[in-house]
Amino acid sequence: MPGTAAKPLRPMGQRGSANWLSMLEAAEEILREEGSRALTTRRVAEKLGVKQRLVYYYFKTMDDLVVEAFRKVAHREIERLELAVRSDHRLQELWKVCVYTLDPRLIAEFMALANRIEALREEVVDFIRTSRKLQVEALTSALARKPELTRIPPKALAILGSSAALSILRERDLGIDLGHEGTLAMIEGFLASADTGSNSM
Amino acid sequence: MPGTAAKPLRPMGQRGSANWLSMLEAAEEILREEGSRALTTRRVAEKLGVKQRLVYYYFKTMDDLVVEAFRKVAHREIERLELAVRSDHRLQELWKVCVYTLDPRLIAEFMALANRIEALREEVVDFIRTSRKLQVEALTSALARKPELTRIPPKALAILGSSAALSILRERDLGIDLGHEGTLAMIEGFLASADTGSNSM
DNA sequence: GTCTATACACCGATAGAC
DNA sequence: GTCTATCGGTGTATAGAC
Repeated sequence: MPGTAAKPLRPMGQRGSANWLSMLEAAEEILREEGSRALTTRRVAEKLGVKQRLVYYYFKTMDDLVVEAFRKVAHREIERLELAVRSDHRLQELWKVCVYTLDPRLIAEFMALANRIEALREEVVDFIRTSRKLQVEALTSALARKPELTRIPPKALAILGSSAALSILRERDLGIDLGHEGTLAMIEGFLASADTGSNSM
Repeated sequence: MPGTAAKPLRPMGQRGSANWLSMLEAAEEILREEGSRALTTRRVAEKLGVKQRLVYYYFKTMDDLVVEAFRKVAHREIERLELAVRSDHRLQELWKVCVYTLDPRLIAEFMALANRIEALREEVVDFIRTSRKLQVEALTSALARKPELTRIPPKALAILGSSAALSILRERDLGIDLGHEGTLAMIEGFLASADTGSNSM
């Protein structure tokens, strides 16, 4: 039957099934807590109490698993950002997401892996584009209401803010505190005054 | 003879010897170009045209090699920063080092490894402290001459600047450009006016 | 859908000859 | 100082039974 879709030589587990999902979760946890060197099919299986072979039933390769794990993390993050944007005090809520919920270790692992896994690189690019867009939009509308706050353009503010958040998170994780408090106070003060006079008021 | 220093059970190659150094260089190159998964004693040896066993003659463990490789990179970087500080246009030269000579891939690899190798974490902390100190000093003296430029404290400026540089480098490497030009122009304009009126003038 | 079993490459690290 | 040789362990990925 030429019209019939060709069956894959090897049947695979369903995307989105319970096992598929818990493998993503296990991968994320291993990456976060033990690093990319420990992220192996054997370790994932062990964590779930199944045999290694099963991982290959749900994912064609190890890289596929990594990419899907990132997609899940990124999706969760974008949802958080969108929730923040819909709130009153959009800028302050966006900031909270960047500086209080992200995990710098997990980010570092994915960043390093993105250098070697092309499909992951593409996902990371998508994620940065989407989150940046949300931030720029929120900043643009806030500054439209209060243009006297700064002459720095929203795009630049978004880069400055998100990169500072990442660095502070990272340094905090390393055990350093070199002017974090003052910087956080300054940024949060700016965002508070930018949020004042928003839709809700 | 109780006064004699105990010989190590296994003699080791001299720190700083030619072979020792070229192993560090090979490690850096592998890390930069192939990632931490490819950084193995075998790969280092292959790159140098020697046998794997020799790597263990110069380094007790693989982690030691990684830490020493970072120390070398960090030392080179600090030298660049110190050179920049001694120049006219200190701030602009410091900025150039951060945004035009660093390799975001290499940084990403070391950052991820620092999560798992305690000795590396300590070296990274030292590096951040030292480089931040140089930046803060340069910013402080520039703003002492031109306090009207900004009310943002030097410590915060240093965090904003170095983290923005890292993010822009990273995104550029990923193939993104979302407002980089404008941000770079703004920062470089600020640094140029801060440098004007320095010792040299 | 989950398993046993396995192929084959590579890893870090060591023993000991020359 | 550099080598050959090797140990025990782990990696990805596959074959095929149930």
